[in-house]
Amino acid sequence: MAAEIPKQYDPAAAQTRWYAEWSDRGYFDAEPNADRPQHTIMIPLPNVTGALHMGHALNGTLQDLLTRWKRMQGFEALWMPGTDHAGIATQAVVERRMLEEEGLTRHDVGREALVERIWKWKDAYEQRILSQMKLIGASCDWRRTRFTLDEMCSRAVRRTFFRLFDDGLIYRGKRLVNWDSYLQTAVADDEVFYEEVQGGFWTFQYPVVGSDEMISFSTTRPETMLGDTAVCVHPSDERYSHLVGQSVHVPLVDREIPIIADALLAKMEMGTGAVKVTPAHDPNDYACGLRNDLPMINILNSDGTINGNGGAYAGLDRYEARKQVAKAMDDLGLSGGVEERAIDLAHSDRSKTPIEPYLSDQWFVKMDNLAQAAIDAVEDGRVTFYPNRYAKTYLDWLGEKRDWCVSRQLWWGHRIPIWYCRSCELADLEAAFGDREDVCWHPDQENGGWLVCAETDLVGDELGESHPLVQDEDVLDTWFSSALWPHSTLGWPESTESLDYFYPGSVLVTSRDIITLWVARMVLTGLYNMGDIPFSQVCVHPKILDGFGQTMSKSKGNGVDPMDLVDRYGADAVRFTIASFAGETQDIRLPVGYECPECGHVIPQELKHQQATPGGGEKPRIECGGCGKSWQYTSPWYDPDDGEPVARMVAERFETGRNFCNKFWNAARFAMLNLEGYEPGPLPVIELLAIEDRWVLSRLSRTAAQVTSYLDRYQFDQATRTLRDFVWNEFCDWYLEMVKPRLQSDAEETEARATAQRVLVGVLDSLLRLLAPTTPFITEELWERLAELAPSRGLPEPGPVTECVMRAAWLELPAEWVDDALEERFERLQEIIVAVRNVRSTYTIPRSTRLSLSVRCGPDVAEDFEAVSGQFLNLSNTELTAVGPEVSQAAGAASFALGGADGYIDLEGVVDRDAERAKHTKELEKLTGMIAGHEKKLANENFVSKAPVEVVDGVRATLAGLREQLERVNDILGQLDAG
RNA sequence: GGUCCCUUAGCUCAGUCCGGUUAGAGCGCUCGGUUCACAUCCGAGAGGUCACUGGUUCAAAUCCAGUAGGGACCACCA
Repeated sequence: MAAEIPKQYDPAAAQTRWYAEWSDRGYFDAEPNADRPQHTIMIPLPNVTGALHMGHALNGTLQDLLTRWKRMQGFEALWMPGTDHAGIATQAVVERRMLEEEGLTRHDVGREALVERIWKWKDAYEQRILSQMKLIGASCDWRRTRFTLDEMCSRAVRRTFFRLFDDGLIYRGKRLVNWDSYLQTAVADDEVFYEEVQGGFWTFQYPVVGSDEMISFSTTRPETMLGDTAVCVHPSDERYSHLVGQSVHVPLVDREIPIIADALLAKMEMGTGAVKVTPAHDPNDYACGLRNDLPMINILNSDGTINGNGGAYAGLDRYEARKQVAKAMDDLGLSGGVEERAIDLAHSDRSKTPIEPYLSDQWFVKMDNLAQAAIDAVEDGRVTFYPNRYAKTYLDWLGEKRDWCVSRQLWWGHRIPIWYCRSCELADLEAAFGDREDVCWHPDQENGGWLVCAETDLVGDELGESHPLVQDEDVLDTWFSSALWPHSTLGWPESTESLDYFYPGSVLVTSRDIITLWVARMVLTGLYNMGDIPFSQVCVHPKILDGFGQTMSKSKGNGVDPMDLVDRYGADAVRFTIASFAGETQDIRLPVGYECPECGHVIPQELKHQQATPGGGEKPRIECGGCGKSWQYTSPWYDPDDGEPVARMVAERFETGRNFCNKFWNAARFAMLNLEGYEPGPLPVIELLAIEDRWVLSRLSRTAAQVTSYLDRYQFDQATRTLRDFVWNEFCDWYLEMVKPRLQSDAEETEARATAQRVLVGVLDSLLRLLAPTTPFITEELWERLAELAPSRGLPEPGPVTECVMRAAWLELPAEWVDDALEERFERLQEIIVAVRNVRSTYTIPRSTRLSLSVRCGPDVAEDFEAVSGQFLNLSNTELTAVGPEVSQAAGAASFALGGADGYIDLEGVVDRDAERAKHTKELEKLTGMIAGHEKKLANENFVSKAPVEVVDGVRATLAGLREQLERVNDILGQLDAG
């Protein structure tokens, strides 16, 4: 029974219970259904590298909100879940742990064993990630959960690669890549970060052949001299023009190399104006090498040691070689010294070790036509971005049409389905594979023989023992498989019912940093494989920053665990707050603090708290500004010691959501405590309803329409704000207060009570529906309780309701319920009530003291006030004693002037005349100023002639109102002086 | 270097696209409240040269240009 409704909502219990309930009933599942339109969202697949963070919580909340909303609107709504194998990241994490815990490298354990270990890691983290999503209420169709390395996704990867290869869109090329010699893999440009390190800046000389002259140049990497193939100067540099075309001698490797002129590489004003050229180990030199047809000498092994081309230095680590090369040059008298410098050095984001530019064999996808198709899709509006400006990011990036390097020197990932056959002839291939559609081949331009691509693994001896087939060692870029996500998860390349029904999807919800890497590539592969876009809208949401405006990241130590927040504030509160963050422009600052375990004081986080690490010694502590004691605290860098009290992280912004949930819970509780005898039935015609009923229905109708329209445009912040304002400031603060007398009236007023109950139940039911997508647990809990008291309900007509609010229909109310004129009348009533409360507050008159109010106003307004005189008593314990044009101020009254009415409250003996006079004088000054402003405006001929008529009329009307108000204030002051 | 975003109350943010009331909210702050839904609450209040400088306009927080500060993405960094 309703009386048992607790005063506080218990999030944990509701979350556990309802999540299981929905799931058991199959409410999350989506199936092709010809009777309904589909709505499809593909999750931006989290990496299996670790647990979810705030960004995921935001991203997930928005997708869940949309999915639940669309379900209620009658769509067959699919939210497709899954995770990404995240090649480099995951392999790096597992390798690092293996090294730390067992001292083993991947070469010690071998490919198979390493991959097996990574699978175990994946299983553990995938579970963790999925269960975290469930804790925030994610209503994914879990039966369809996919992983980029699973059977279904792998098949799509194979087919795509095969098609691209067959179409001649995949080629093998030498490229200078960012080489991570620790992980021994190429690293994408976007996986590189720059960090200043101290290093040397050497100056050396090369002797010009057949002359006494020397050419000086500088370098930060002396060891690359071993691979120099030219010295370059600017063509118009007169210092060197006589030398161009001659050669210099590279001493340590005994090589003669030309002196060339290249305006793009050499800059006269930099250093000596001459620069060494190492095409195999520097991006600019590489470009220069191509332009000038220079040899490219690779001097490095993949582990960062010097290779055979380094002569005497072969086998040395590059840093050791650097020292020795510098010393050798010095010994030869060819060194001009070294200076210490801070050097901005490229580092691998994954291993945090320095990057070497390295010439290696890679696989590429030609982007030309593929990119153009993806550009067209956005330019012609088949795919639209919210907010629209992000289309530019997408178009600019695709416009470069840079070929996509898809190979990675890793073991964790989709192995490249290419087999090399060095020795066989075309006839051998035709004999073995001529009847197979899943095998194709192109000549290997570079090394001779053939490149064979196959959709299913070749065993190696299919061409006979004399022609072994050897598979490429590398795996594909992670983004290759995630690019296929929207169609691979639905079964492509099979033609499945799901694919047919759910593709193309509806909206992709993501943050801006992967618009290029992921969004663009999904569009591109969707068009290539499916001949259609993967989704028609892209919703780009903000990023969550810490309290100092920095992006959150593990390395900064400023992450916030969303699960801590769910524990503390409840999933609904977290969802509601997060949704209220998600606007179109700003990133979100999330200042956090640590709660003192003793006094409860919240200690604001400072930068030093993020960075403090134990470093093997004492664990860092935080000092409480309240009680002065210090504590260990929540930190990514250490686990607090057993038994130590911990200052736990709190984020006060989430109290907004928690307080809202509590408020709504209690509003519903109040409603349900007052439903005794509720009978469903149609409402009287709207004109016969009480003013507060008409008003609340007008406001509700407006609110519902606004929320729908905001969600349509992905303006989650506006939608939640609108809901909060209506629930708190209108439904609770005014409607519930006004309806109390009718609900609690005695027996002879059953009619009034019955109507009040019907409106109340209708509004509550409506709010449950409107809030269900955002705060699913609390609304479900209340929906169930309401069903016991009011099984038949709803607006505009009552009827039986669904078992769960999750399955209820989204709210749509008659537009004609919105009544501007009535809302305006109601506002006047509110103003008077506020003014009376103000007087009460000014004179600290207790609520229990009844006041007498007389109002001087026009006859039409008077009629309104008389009709609601009961509400003056109800809302402010004030009796409306006189109302109309003839009312005048009694002596010793507190008074106030509103637009259309003056109020007088008899306070003989209490009122402070000086205070009253001061208040009204201040008011008078303000009004005088405003009137002067408006008069000036109207006196300006330009304004009157050029501004639109309605604006001018508006100013005139306002001025008239202000003058009237001024007159009232003057009256009041006059009477104060007279009395 | 290119592109984009931000700068409004002590804090976190709306409002800017589409110029036109007295620029709003939440938190915090001050004052007052044990009203039978809610102290995670109720009532009242204080608090803002809308970053700066110019321009356009009858009119600028809003449009334009520039400056300063913060952030993101892309490119580059012998």
